[in-house]
Amino acid sequence: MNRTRLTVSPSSNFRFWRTVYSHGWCSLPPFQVDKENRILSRLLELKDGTLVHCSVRSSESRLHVEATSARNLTAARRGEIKSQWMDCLRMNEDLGGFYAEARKHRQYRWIPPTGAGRMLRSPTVFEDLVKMMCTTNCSWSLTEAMVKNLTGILGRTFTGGLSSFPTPAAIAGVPESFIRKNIRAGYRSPYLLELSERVAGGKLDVESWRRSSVPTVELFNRVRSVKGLGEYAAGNILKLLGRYDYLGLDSWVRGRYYELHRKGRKVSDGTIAKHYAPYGSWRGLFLWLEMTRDWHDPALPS
DNA sequence: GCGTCCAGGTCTACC
DNA sequence: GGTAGACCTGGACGC
Repeated sequence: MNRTRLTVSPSSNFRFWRTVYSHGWCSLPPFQVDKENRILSRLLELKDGTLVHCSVRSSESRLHVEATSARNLTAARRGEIKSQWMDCLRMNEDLGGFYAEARKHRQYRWIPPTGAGRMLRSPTVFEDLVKMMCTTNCSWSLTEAMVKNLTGILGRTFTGGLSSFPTPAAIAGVPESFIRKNIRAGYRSPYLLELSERVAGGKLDVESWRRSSVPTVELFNRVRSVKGLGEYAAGNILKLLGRYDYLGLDSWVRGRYYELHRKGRKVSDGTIAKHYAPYGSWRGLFLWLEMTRDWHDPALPS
């Protein structure tokens, strides 16, 4: 095994642990989280197929990546490892405009000092799409089971029983019945298969969506064109693409909103939409941070 | 252990 | 454009 240690210097308002715990992604394989020692780890697959296990932690305003691979970690590979982590942790995303907007509203002035706002994402858009599909219409424990099965059964294996997230070709290479029976994806199986086949066959370039400059509504429609990704899923995928115009409401978020704003009384989605409309293109992020405010205790170091 | 009910988004057919 | 029903799984519950 070849080991190396890489150091990344993020921007001043970057908060490692708040990004790791921004939503549930850190607990879905191949991500693994060590809460006690504040370490995020996962298996990365580089463009040339090299598998690299990484453990990331933060100290003295820097990120330290411990990388292990069966192949030699050349300068090019080390560069790609850094680049993938910067992308996952949204380190190049400028939230200055968001924090400026937050300071204008008394109820959101708590946000800028916490450094909250960056949402952890996967190395690839494809992985985010598959995982988001696995969050629809089921409990979180079932989402975890489906993603664990996908990774463990269709991913590439590494030492220590670790597996990578499966490629589009790996999922496209098995029949729908296999996904139903072994991944336990149920009626989502044909949707997972169709997405994987389109991406693997080059008919759908989802990776370009992170760099796309098309209007958000058009990007939303492109995500919605994937069968199995409806209003909720597409809205939340957009957040992982750096667009925050959609709310991405699910039953948990609705419940939190009812508690926080209506003393538990139900209201329509339209009412929720009206509430956040004044916050313009940042409304989806304001909504999410407001619903998860108790996840971000300002007293904690980040 | 078994059967029943329910929660959880999306799609499709129908009005 | 709005709505009802089907899709599938796991968990809770009663027996």
